[in-house]
Amino acid sequence: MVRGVVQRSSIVDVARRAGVSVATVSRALRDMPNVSQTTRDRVLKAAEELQYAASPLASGLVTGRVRSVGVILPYAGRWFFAEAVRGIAEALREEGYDLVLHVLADARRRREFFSSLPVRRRVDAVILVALPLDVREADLLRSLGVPMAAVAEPMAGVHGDRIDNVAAARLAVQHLLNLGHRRIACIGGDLDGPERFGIPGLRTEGYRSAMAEAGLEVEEGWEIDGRFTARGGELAMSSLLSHPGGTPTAVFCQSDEMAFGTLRALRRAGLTCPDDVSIVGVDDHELSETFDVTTVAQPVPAQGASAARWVVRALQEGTGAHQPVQDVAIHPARLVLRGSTSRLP
Amino acid sequence: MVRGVVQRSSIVDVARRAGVSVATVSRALRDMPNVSQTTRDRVLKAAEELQYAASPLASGLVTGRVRSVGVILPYAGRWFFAEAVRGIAEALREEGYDLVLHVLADARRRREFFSSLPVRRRVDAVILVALPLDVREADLLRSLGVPMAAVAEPMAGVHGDRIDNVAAARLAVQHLLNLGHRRIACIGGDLDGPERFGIPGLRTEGYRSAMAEAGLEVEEGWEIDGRFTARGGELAMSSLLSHPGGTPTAVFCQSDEMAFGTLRALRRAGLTCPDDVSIVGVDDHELSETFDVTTVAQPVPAQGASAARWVVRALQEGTGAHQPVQDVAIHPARLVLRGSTSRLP
DNA sequence: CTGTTAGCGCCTTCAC
DNA sequence: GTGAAGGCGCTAACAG
Repeated sequence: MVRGVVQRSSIVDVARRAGVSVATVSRALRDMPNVSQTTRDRVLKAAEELQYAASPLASGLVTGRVRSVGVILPYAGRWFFAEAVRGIAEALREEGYDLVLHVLADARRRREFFSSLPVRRRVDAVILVALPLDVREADLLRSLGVPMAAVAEPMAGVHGDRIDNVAAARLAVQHLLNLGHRRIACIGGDLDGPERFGIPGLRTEGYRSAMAEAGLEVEEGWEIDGRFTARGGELAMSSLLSHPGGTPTAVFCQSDEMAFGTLRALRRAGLTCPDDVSIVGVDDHELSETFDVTTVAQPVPAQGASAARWVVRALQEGTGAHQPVQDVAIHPARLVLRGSTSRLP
Repeated sequence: MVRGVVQRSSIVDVARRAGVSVATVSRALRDMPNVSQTTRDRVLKAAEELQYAASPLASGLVTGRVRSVGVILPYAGRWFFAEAVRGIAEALREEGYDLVLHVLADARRRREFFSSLPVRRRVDAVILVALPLDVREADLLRSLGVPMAAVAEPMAGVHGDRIDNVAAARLAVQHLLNLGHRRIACIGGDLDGPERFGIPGLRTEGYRSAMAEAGLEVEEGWEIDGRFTARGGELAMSSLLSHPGGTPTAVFCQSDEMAFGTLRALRRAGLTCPDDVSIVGVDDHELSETFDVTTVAQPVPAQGASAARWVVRALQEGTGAHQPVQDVAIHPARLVLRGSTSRLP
C-alpha cells in the first residue's frame, strides 16, 4: 500500500479529524447549503491540515462527471493550434476543468483514436479544433453523448466558434482590388478532398465572389493548393511565377504561414514584395508583424475560450448529453494593414 | 440515470453475456495468465459485441493509477511548446496514457496552480516543459510523490531531457568566429532574474567561453535581453545598432524567434543580412528555413517523447513514487547552415 | 443540520 | 482455471 512517499489522506481521515461524518465533509467541501458555519470551518481546517483533495476518480465514479474536457486537434499549422489551446486552457482552468489533449498527428493515429475512442468515460465534453470530420467520425463522437463544440471548422449540428470565412476572404481580396489589382491569385487548401466544404472551400468561395463582383475572371491555375504550410505556400507561389498566362500582381493566401512561404518564393525569384507582387494573408500569426505581412486577423484564443465556456455551460445546464444545436458564435475578423500590399503602379 | 444517449455497459453485462464471472472477464480483458483460451475468446467476443471498455475511473480507483500524465508549461515561445507537446502526446498515446495539459500563462495562474495543485490525484506523473521552478515550487511538485521529468530546462534531482546548452551556444559562436567575425553580440534572456542559472545563463556561458577561447573581449552592452520573443529580439537588435562603441558584425541569438526579430530590425535600419550583419539562432524553428536563418537545430519533439517514455517506464518499474535521480538525456544539437551568416569581408 | 448506508465499476485476494 | 466477496474513495438518498 505504499504508494509514493506521501500518504494520501481520504475523506474518512478528514471526517475523523473534524469529528464529523464523511457526508458532512463531502457537503462542506463542496459548498453545499446544509452545513453550519462552525462545522464547515472545522472541516475546512481539517482538510487543510491533511492537505486533503478529493479523488476525482471516486467522485467521478459516483457522479458520472470527471471535470475534464477533451480537446482534439489534427497536426497542421502549429501556431493556430497552440493559440487555440491556450485560450481553451485558460477558460477551462477558470472553471476548474482539466484539459485532456488528443493530437491526431497522422492517419494512423486518427484511425486509432476513432476506433478506441480514448475519451470515452474520461471527459465530460469535447472540443474539436480545426478538425474536419467525415460522417462516420462525427457519429462516433456524437455517440459519446457529451456536449461538443467545434473551433474554426464548421460542423453540422454542433456548437461552433469561428469567423465568417467567406467574409474574411472577401475582406482580403477586396483590399487588393481597392489597391487596383486585377490579376489576383489564391493560395489555399485542397479543393478536391474532404476540405472542399470546410475552411479552404469557404475562403475560396469568398475569393471567387469578390472577384466576380468586380467583374473579374479567375484565370485557370490561379486557385492553388498551399497545404496551409509555409513550404506549401512557397511551392504554390513558385508554380504561380511560372504560370503560362503571366504572373498575378497580387496573391491572397488563406493563412499567414502560406504567405511567409510566398515571400520566400518571391525572394528566390528575385522579385520584391510588394513592388512586384502584393501578398495578403489570414490569421495575424505572431510573426506576421515581424515579417510585415498584411493580413485578415482572427482572434484565435478567444474562439477557443468561447468554445470552452460553451461546453461548460452546457454541462452545468443540461444533462451532460450531446444535443443537436445550431448556435454558432461568429467572431470578428479585421484587416491589418502592413507592408506586403501596395497600390498597383 | 439517463446519462447521454448511450447506455454504457459494465463488466457485469459482459460477464453475464459470456456466462462467466466478472473476475474472469477482468482477467481475460487484461491478458492475465490464468484464463483458458476458450473462455478468453468467449469474453472477448462478448466485450466486442457490447462495445465494452473498462471505466478508467473504476479501475483507477482500485489500482491507484489513472493512466494520465500532467504536462506543465509556461506561456512563452509558442513554437517550442507546441513541438514539445506534440512529441509528448505521441509517446503517451503510444503507451495508452492521457495527457493533461496545464498552461501557467501568467503569474496569477502560476500561483493558483501551485497553491491548489490541480494535478494532485489526477495524474500518475508530471512532465515540466521549459519551466524554471523556484525551490518552493519544486518542493510542492515533489510532494506529489509521482515520477517527474523536465524537458529543456535543467532541474536538480529530476530526470531531464535536453541539449547541452553550453555546447550549443559554443557551436553557434564558433561558426561566426570561423567566418572571421570578431565583433559578436549575444541576444538572450534576463540574466538578472531567476533564469540566470537556466537556459539563458547556460547559453550565455557558452557564448562567453567561445569568445574567451578566441581571445576576444565581450564588449559592454553586447549581452542583451531579447526575452525569447521576436519582438524582444527586434528591440535588442535596434539597441545594438545604436551601440556607442560601434555595431557588431554578427549576432548570436539564443532562439530563432529572436533571430527573426533581429532580421526585422536590420531591415528597418536599412541594413542587409548577412552582408552587414550575420545572424545565427538556436532551435531550427519551422520558419527558419523559410526565412533562411542559420541555426543550431535541436530535436524538440524527441526531447518531449523521451521524457514521456521515461516517466512511463518509471511508472512501470517503480513504486510510482518520485525518486531523486540524476540521469539526464542529452540530445544532439547540430549546426544548420543557411543564408543568414557569411564570411566577414 | 448531520449521520448511516448503499452503491458507482472495477480489481484482487482468497477459496474452490 | 474460475468464482465470491471485500473494498478503492466518494456522493446521494434517506433517516433522524
